[in-house]
Amino acid sequence: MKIVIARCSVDYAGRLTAHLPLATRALILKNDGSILIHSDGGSYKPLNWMSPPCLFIAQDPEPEQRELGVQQLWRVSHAKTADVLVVSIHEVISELEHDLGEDPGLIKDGVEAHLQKLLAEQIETLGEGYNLIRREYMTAIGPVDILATDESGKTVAIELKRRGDIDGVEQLTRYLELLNRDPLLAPVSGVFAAQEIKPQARTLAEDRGIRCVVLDYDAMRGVDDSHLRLF
Amino acid sequence: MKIVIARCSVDYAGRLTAHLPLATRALILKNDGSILIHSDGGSYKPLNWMSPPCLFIAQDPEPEQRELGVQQLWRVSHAKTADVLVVSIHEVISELEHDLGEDPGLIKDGVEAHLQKLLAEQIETLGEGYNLIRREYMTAIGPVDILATDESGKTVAIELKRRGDIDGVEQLTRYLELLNRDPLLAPVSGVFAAQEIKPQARTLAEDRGIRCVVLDYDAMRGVDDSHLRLF
DNA sequence: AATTAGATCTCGACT
DNA sequence: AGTCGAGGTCTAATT
Repeated sequence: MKIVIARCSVDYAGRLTAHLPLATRALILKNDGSILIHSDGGSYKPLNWMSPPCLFIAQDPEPEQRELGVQQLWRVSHAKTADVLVVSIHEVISELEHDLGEDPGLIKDGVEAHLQKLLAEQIETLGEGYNLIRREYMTAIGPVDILATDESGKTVAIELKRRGDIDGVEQLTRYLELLNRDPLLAPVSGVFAAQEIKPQARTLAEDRGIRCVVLDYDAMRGVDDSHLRLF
Repeated sequence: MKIVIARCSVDYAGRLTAHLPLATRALILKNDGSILIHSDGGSYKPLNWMSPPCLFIAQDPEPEQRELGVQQLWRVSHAKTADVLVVSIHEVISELEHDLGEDPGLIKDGVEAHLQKLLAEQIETLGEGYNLIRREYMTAIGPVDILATDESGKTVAIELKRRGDIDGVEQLTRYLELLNRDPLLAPVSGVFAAQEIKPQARTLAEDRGIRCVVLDYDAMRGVDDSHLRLF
């Protein structure tokens, strides 16, 4: 990896065209030829970048560019698409290079899969008399997150999201349509469960007779104490 | 901005918990207190990060951590949520610091808005006799991208996407349902236009009587010559 | 401030 | 290799 602090301007052409006017920025060159251009703010997304696989070439600036103050010209082109990024360097302020080697990678723990596991274990959260049939109940159009029975023994399809958006309601609606064609399961009702349900999604769901349930992840995790691991 | 190449391990706790084992990485500290942890590969997304607004504190390692080789301990905590990131530095290999100042920012040109503008101008791309009513035709559930009339004068609602997915078809379906309740417009037919239409989306659309049109952005841009600006 | 839809999305899982 | 769904999504525009 090579990091260069430089006064530069940048041009990108590909899915869109974009331009960065002359300013001081951090240029991060990874050893796969990819490049990130960061400013001293914003979030983790660079101002501009080129993803691998790509080819890095340092070109000689044309005389007219040299007159405009361009000292170095970097051309980074994508290996498969026609995307190209050109960095016009007017002044290198500082640089640093070091070979980092392979990274062992991130170890993640706990997201929607965890929520699904918790809800399956604590299915009575949805109401007394609820019983789990199974998680990831497979259908022709994909797996239903959780299939259960309610207090009267009727089948319930549960769609689980961290954030309940209109998409999730549409998805559950398609599952319900399909499941209700199965005489062994029908009638199947729907529960849309999420940590947060958007008003539009709630309106659409309730309009279609789908029950909305807001889940408290922390409380559910509190019931399950297997997460008690130190920091 | 300060950039440090260091052998370190990282722990994050927030929406999820994650751990990075000891390895050499690039640590990028922005002057708003935020931090990015990059390896020498992957795309622009860091292995781990903390977004602003956040607070950076360099702590003294506990004696037991010191025995394990921790020389510096950085604690970056989010100002609003309980998210926290801890970087345990075992060895600083190299560092670099420079104040970049404000960035003038990226100038973008041409995405879906551009595509919409082009299609509105070249509405006959959809067929002879097509006429534009208006772009962003407002309804109770949101704006229809383009409303037009076909060769027989019948109203057509056009949903535009860069990539035509099932969501877009659902969205157009909702618009069509609504528009067809308006006796002044009905009957309204639908056109799903995108640079690329996913097979599932096409199947669903055609099943609902919605016409699918694949747009050639480059060709449309070719007809419009206002883009002729040099690189 | 809150919400919504798009992104040069990225990333992983599965077919 | 393509497709699909989720993201600690991020980001900009609009309410």
